[in-house]
Order: sequence, then C-alpha cells, then structure tokens
Amino acid sequence: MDAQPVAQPRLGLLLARHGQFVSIQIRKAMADTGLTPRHREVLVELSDRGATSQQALLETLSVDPSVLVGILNDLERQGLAERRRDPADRRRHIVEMSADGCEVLRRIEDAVSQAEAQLFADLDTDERDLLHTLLNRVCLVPEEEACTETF
Amino acid sequence: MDAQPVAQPRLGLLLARHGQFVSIQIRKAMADTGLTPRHREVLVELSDRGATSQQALLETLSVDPSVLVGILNDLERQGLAERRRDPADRRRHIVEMSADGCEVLRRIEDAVSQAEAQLFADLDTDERDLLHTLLNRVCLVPEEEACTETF
DNA sequence: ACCGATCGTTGATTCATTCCAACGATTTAA
DNA sequence: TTAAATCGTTGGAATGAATCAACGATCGGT
Repeated sequence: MDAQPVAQPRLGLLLARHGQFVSIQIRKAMADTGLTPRHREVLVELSDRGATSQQALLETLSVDPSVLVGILNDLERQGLAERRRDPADRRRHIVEMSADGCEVLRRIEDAVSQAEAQLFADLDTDERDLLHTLLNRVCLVPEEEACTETF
Repeated sequence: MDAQPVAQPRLGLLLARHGQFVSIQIRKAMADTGLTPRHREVLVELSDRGATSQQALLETLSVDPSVLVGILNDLERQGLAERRRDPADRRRHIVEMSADGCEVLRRIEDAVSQAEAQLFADLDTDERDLLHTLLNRVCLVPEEEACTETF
C-alpha cells in the first residue's frame, strides 16, 4: 500500500550527484592549463567587459576579496592578465586580460566543449536544449541566498 | 557567421553549478538532524539490506574504511545504528539500523522531499520525470572512473 | 603452534575552501 | 591637517574531505 518510490534516486540527489560528477570532469578537462573553473570565470568576465576594476569583479563574482587576489595572482603570474593602478584613484586596480589570456581562455573553452561532448554524447541537440531549459527553471528559490559559486 | 552560442552558460557548467546549489540546499535541509548526505546514504543502505557486514557497506559505498568508521560512529552515538561482532567471524562487524535510525531516515527523506519541492516548484510532474530521465542519460562516460560520491 | 592475511580502527598528513581580522596605501570629508 | 572610509592585500583560523600507514584482534592454513 506504500506509494512506490518516485524513482531510483530522488531527483534532487540525482542532480546533485551528476552535477558533482560533471564538475569533476570539467575540472579534469581544464587541468593541463593549470587553471580551475574559478580562473575561467574571471577570464570570461574580463573577456566580456574588457578592462575592469577589481572591485567590479568582486561584485559580479561575489567571492571574498582575498580569493580574487589569489586568482588574479595566478593569472598574472602566467601572463594571462594584468593589474595596473587606476590613475584616477590610485587605490583601485584595473584588471585587463592579455592576448595570451584570450588565447588560453579559448583553449579552456575548447576543453570544456570536449568534456561536454563526452558527457552529453547520448543526447541530441533538442534533448540538450531541453535539459538546458529545464535546468534553468530550477534553483529559482525564494530567497536568493548567496550561492558560493565555484563556477 | 559564427554559430550563435548554444545558450547562456554552457550546459556542462550549468549542470555543475546547479548541482552544487541543489547539493547545498539538501545539506541545509537535513542540517537539523546533524547528519549529512553521507550518513543518509549509509542509512538508506542499511534500510535496504537490513543487517550487513561493514565490509559489504565499504564495497557499495566505495569510501575509505576510516571514513565509514567515522560515519558509523556518528550513527551509533545517536543510537541510529548498532555494530555487533559477527559470531561466525569475530573480526567482522555486523551493522544494523535501529528503530530510531529508521525514524530519523524517514525524517531525512521528508526533509529532502521538502527541499526538492522548493527546488523543482516550477516543474510539473512530467517535466520532473523528463529531467530525471535526461539526467540519467548523462555521465555514462566511457571509463567508469571512480566518482568520489559524496551522495 | 605459527605465519600470513583480513577486519575494523586510530591517527597523521595533506589539501582545498571559506571566513575573518588587520594592515598599508590612498582618497574623501570635515 | 586630521579623521574616516575605501581598496587591495596578507595572514591565520576553522572546516571538511581524501589518503595513507600502522595497529590489535581475529581467522585460516600449514
């Protein structure tokens, strides 16, 4: 008389598990660049916005300032981005990605694409779009609590 | 002439991000029990199989023995499970969940259901099933590499 | 009775991540 | 000129997870 279990694993748990798995795969895919999804996100942001204040990056990424410092140190050490003082306000740093950074970002995106190709090999284009739109309708939780986004 | 970007965030990254978010929400949902998804998984396993050898648990959960010890310690401390020596082989431990354990598992499952209800509030039953089946067709990667499953 | 293997356990180490306090340099306001 | 606020930075503390070595107890084979 018991209601039969909804399905094998609960939908939420399934999503959590597979999400973590995908996360790991993507991390591996970009491993040889020495960078992580975090670095990628900063690069993407820099690519989209061009030269930006470090402060502005902080807001959109919503990470601790000290974390961003670390990321930028990494990028700068590899010559992928550059920090320079804002002449208008010498407290600020203006961050800009280099040509190498642009190139590396392209490589990262390719690696991610390749990983995705494997992960979603069994889905055709329509199904991928479907999955995409379904996912986008999740997580619209009432309170927009700070979601520590690693990605 | 560029192919337009598939959609806002790459599908893989979207899945990774939302998966992490869902993971956090579920963790929060079961936080007041003092237990984690790891504990839940052991409880589920115990619930499914009844009395089991600790060894058998290790295989199905594929975690380090020391980790399982910690989990079982937690469960036993709260009276949710019990370890006793296997009389047939006194090296072995036989693990069994208690009535309290069964009750707590039920509470956990309810909490997870509640979290899922929020997370998937915008999806009707068909859409949830669809999402479920789509997710199940992901991650069937060539090499079944050990996926450190927190869930 | 002995030797090697097995089971569960303990403990240490490593690593990544998050969070927070405090600082120097600089700007802004009084 | 002084005081307060801001920006980026440094460092430490706390957490959680993963991995590994080694141990006592026990079993099996010889």
